[in-house]
Amino acid sequence: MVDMSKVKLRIENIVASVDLFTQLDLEKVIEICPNSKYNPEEFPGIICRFDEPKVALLVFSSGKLVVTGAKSVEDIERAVSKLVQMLSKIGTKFQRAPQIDIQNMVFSGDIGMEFNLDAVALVLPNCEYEPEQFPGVIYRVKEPRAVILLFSSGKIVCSGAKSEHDAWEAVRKLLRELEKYGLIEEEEEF
Amino acid sequence: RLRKWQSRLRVSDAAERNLAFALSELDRIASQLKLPKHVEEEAARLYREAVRRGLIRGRSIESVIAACVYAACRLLKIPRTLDEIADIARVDKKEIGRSFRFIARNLNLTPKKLFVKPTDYVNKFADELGLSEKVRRRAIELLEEAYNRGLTSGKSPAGLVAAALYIASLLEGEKRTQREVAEVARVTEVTVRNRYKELVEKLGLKITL
DNA sequence: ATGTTACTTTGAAAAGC
DNA sequence: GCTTTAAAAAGTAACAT
Repeated sequence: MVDMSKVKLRIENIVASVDLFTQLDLEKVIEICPNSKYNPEEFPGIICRFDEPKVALLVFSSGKLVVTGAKSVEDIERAVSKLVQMLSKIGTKFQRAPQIDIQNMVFSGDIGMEFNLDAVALVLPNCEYEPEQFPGVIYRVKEPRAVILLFSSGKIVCSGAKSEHDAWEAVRKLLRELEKYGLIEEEEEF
Repeated sequence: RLRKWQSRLRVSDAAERNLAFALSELDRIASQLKLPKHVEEEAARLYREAVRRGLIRGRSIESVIAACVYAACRLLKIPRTLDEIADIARVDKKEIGRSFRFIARNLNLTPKKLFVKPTDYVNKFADELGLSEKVRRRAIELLEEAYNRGLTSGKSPAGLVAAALYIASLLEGEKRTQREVAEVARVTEVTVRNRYKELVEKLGLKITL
């Protein structure tokens, strides 16, 4: 079994798509969003930021949203409720509850051990490592679908997962591969 | 049927025109970089394969050709920085880098196949700096020492080689400035300085100059 | 010569070009 | 494909002091 006891993962960002099932008049919506930006010429949605919960929302006329920057699913739910309340005051009618879909979760973490990335890239299948362009090894996990950036410090970034469980599963698979190719032993040569 | 025939001709015409354009672009880049013939041929082979596998979709012919040139250099161990290629290709470094990573992934160009020994970069940069064999040997020793101490992972190979050559040039009395070394390695002076500081500090080098 | 800020990489959705 | 959002990792770059 892979030793995951020293592995740490911390949520950094959650991206969700939301459907309010109601058409929106963006010209009216901008009025009620304090710090918002709307330039249909460059981007079709209103860019709105909330301080509590601290998230950024992209609001579209179709009534669909994209919520980013959240640290928890609850933050997203609170942000959506907050926007729904604001829209209600403007007279928007809601036929049904908003549908929220988590699209992407980004985690930062630590495997708890340093790596010689040249050695890792040499034997780890399906990985990319171009230190001239980016300092980390890029490892794509098929199932669950996720991508892990592994740095020489042992710190990692996992993105593309749709749940915390999937992120842990992806990291577990990376560790299994690292172990399989003998990259887990403290091959740190001093 | 006639229409189908004509469209096929048109398609092959377009394909031939694109290939001709790509190969002329390759020729231009290869001659300007003074690349050996076999590197140009390898780049052409990679490009044809990329086209055959439909890897060009959504990418400019120029960025893919530049990426193939860079990949061929890496595969055949002919040291050339991405910056040098970006200088003459008319697409930016970022775009070439993306195309390079994309074709590398899809043509199974693994990190192992693409790995170019720092030694090759040492000789390339040393040639341009007019440094002796003694300095090169010293730089290579420094790089091996740094590698064994885990000081190179994740760092720019060009920056590491530049710093090693800078230090070796000082130690062997053939001083080159950080600026000169940074210029041939295509990194900034700050990068050379940072790598230099770390090597001197962690390898316990005493440079009294 | 430092210090700050900014950009590289990964992921996904939104509507429209 | 591009446009916009957010956030981390570690390295390098750009521009200021």
